[in-house]
Amino acid sequence: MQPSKARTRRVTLRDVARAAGVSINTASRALNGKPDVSEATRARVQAVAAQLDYRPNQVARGLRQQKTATLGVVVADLANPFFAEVAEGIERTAATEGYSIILANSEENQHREEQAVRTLVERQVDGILITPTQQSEATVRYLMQRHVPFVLVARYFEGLDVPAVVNDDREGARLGVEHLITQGHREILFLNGPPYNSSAKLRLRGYQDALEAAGIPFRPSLVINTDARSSGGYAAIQQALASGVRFTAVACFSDYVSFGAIRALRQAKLRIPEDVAVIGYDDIDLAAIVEPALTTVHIAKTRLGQVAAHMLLGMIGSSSTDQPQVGLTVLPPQLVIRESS
Amino acid sequence: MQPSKARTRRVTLRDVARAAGVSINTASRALNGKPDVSEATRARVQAVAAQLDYRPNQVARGLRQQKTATLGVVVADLANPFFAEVAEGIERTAATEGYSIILANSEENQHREEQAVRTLVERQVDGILITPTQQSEATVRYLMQRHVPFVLVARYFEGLDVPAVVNDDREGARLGVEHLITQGHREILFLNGPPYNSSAKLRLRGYQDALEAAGIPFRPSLVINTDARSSGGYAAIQQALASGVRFTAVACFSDYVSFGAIRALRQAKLRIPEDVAVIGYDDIDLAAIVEPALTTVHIAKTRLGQVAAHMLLGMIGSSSTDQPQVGLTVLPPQLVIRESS
DNA sequence: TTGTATGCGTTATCAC
DNA sequence: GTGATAACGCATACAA
Repeated sequence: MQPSKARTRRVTLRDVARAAGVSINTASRALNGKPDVSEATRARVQAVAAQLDYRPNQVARGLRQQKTATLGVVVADLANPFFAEVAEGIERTAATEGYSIILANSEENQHREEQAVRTLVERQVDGILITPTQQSEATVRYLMQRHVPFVLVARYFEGLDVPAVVNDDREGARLGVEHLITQGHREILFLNGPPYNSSAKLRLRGYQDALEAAGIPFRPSLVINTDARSSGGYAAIQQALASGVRFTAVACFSDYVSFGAIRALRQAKLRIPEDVAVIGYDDIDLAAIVEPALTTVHIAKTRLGQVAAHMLLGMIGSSSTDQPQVGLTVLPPQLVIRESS
Repeated sequence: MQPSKARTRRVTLRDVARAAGVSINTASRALNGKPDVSEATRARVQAVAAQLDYRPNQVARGLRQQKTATLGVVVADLANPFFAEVAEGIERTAATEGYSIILANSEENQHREEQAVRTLVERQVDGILITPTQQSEATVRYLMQRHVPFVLVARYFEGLDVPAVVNDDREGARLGVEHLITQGHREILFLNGPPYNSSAKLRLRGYQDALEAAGIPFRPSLVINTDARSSGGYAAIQQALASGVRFTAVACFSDYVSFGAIRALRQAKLRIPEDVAVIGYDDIDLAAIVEPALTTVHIAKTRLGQVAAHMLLGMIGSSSTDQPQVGLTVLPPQLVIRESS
């Protein structure tokens, strides 16, 4: 008996083949369910493989097949439940379809995003899903130039004809503001996100749409750009209060911004919704739990990820030449009225 | 001029070598900063590589080097901000150290967890980080038997001597309950997590520790196991109220459970903290934002992930034989008193 | 200093 | 139905 190695070598296809008394080729065909292998040998090989607890080396397979069954995912902010849920949706459909995901977090930083994408390309992912920071179009152009299949999630570039799955931001914002107007509000503060963000741009339009439909003139002084964080909402309300602008309602870029806004409003002894109505956007699960429960625009976050992943897998599957005709998929938002408005 | 292919082949090291007029070997050495290559050729090769926009194929490299620079991560619930933040910490240090992460979500399902781990092993990850569901020890045993470096995060198995990075759950719970007692509470409801969860077990002990230190007898009727979700907290409070048990404070397994509990208490017209004090656990960022701001036990979530990742990288780096002597790292929790108590 | 040859583990192309 | 053999892209032991 040989002295056992401290670290036993992994069992390879060669080991299985040898133990089963067949060629390595036959072993491969047997295990992969390929035709032209007798049931007898197939069964024998499978038995041996199971007994040896053989696991195919996906790295070798990936190299050989020029296909890794891996999707690259770069999200803008993993700590934000919105993106975490999107990622969850992506992961779920990927797993269901036999794909793994390599996840990167850009932290809303353009440089990190570009770096992440380069890494993913080096790792030969079959496709990439990305919620772009949108501080530049560099990432998208790089991917197109490299002919790497990709789809944008939650955000997209208006000028570029690239595959994307988004929420109907304009309609969602319009819905929310319309609701506020229906409640009798005419002076509606809008705490928006960063101006380069496509959702922010579109939600601003939705805000304007709703005003226009009600014959309320648009006043730029009522919109404040924030960094889309709760601290941004908090600061924006303080700023608004200090500046003396009058408002009876505030529509926010996200639930997070809402939470910050609500906190600032309360510190100013304003009651919600009696003194000021507040609506958010996203409908993260905490929105329904906090007090007052937040009126907000629901986005099917998990679904967003699932649909995007399916779209990407479709692009990968159809081995035809570059097909940019996949286009934009828009998911409908949904207003959910709770207690804050 | 040739008709251009719809999809141009990727540029390989061979292409670079050819264009630079050197052997593929020299090209490799030049680009990888290996010694024994003249500065002249190195510069030339690098220039050619840059001009061709050469990207090394990490799959091929991984196969050759028996090392993928990839970490497998399986979290229990990606949609839960706690795990999302842990994952964020892992991703950040991995990226910093030149590693990518393959992320899987077990959704607290033992079967999915085992499946995920098998996939990760097949993909030749260099190590695995996992927040185990703990419904069985199968995963850990599998990893040990396979000699795959791994470390447990946030949860661990008391009987097993495996590397893990956790929060000091017992001390954290003790701290929180002690605080409640200091405020004069003696009838403290404890909404705990599932009984197989190591954090739940330890926090129960912490709860008991605090009671004992104050000379308050432990009453099993005051502890209710929940599924650790907000709906679980909500239901638990309703149950407690219906059963008629008296309590003036409630300590919760997590902030999520707290939120559900608070909602149920408010529906019963109980004021917080005047009628009932509430404390949570985790200190997710929303805890500071909601009204009333939640008193809770802070866990350095991102740090948890970072420390665990570093530990794993250390295990991978030290190419010594299996070293199970790495052991347990315990991070100190911190009580943060806000408005709900 | 540089080139040649081999192999990582697998699948695919061909004979047999 | 089965088995050699090549190739995927790269890194390395060794020869030159």
